[in-house]
Amino acid sequence: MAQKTYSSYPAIRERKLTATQAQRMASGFAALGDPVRLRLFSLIATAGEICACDLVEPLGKSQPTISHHLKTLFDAGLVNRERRGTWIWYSIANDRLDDLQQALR
Amino acid sequence: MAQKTYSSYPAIRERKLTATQAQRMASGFAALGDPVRLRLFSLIATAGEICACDLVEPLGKSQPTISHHLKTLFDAGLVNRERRGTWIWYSIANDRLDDLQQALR
DNA sequence: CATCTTCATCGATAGCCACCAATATAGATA
DNA sequence: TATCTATATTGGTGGCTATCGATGAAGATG
Repeated sequence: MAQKTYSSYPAIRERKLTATQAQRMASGFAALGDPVRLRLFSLIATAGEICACDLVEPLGKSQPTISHHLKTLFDAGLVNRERRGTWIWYSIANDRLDDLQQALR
Repeated sequence: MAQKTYSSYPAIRERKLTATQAQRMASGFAALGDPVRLRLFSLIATAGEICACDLVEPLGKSQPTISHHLKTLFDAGLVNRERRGTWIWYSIANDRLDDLQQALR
C-alpha cells in the first residue's frame, strides 16, 4: 500500500487555514493550475498507469517540456513514478488527490 | 439565486480533458494555487461574507496586494463582490467551488 | 565496449506574477 | 464643493515559470 506523505486539510469552508496548511495546499493547486499538467494528469488517471513515452505526443509539446511538467506533478505529490527497465510509468497519487478534493468540500 | 457562469467538468479520473476544459479548470486551480489567496478564500468562506477592510490586517500584506489577490479570485469566478456604500463585501461563489471539487472526484 | 532508446537536466529566453509605494477613484458626509 | 475613508489601479522591481534545443545519464542490446 502506498505511503501517505501529505496530511489532510480542514474543509476550506469550515476552518480558517494556517499559513503552513495554506502553503501545502497551494503547492498542490498550483501544480493543477496549468492546462498542460491537468491534461497530463487526466491522461495518467484515465489510463490507470501510463508510460512517459505515451505522454509526449498527445499534447503537442516537446519532450523536455513534458518531462518538466511531470516533475512538477511528482514534486507536488500528485503522481507516482516507477522505472521499469528503459521506461518510466506514471500513476495518480490518489491520497494526495483526495486530500485536495476534501479540502474544497 | 446566483447565476452559474462556469459549466461543470468531467471527473478528472474518468475522462480525458479537452484543451478548453483544461484551460478553464486550470484558471480556477491557479487562483487557488497561492497561499495568500487560499487564506483569503478561507477567511471569506468561514465568515460567510466579509468586508474587504477586514481582509487586509490578518495576512500581513499591503492593501494593494490584498486587493490584487481579491481581484484574481474574482476574475477566476471564485468569489462574489458587492458594494454597500463605502465598503465592498466578499462571499464565496459556491457553484464554481463545487465544480472544481467535483472535477477532482 | 559501442550503440540505441528513453527520460532528465542544462542554459537561455520571454512572459507572467507577487509585492509595494504612490496615486486615482468613488462613495459618504459636512 | 471640500474632505475623509475604503478600495482599486498604476508603475516598477525581482523572482518564478513555460518553453525549447542541446546535452547528459541510465538502462537495454549486440
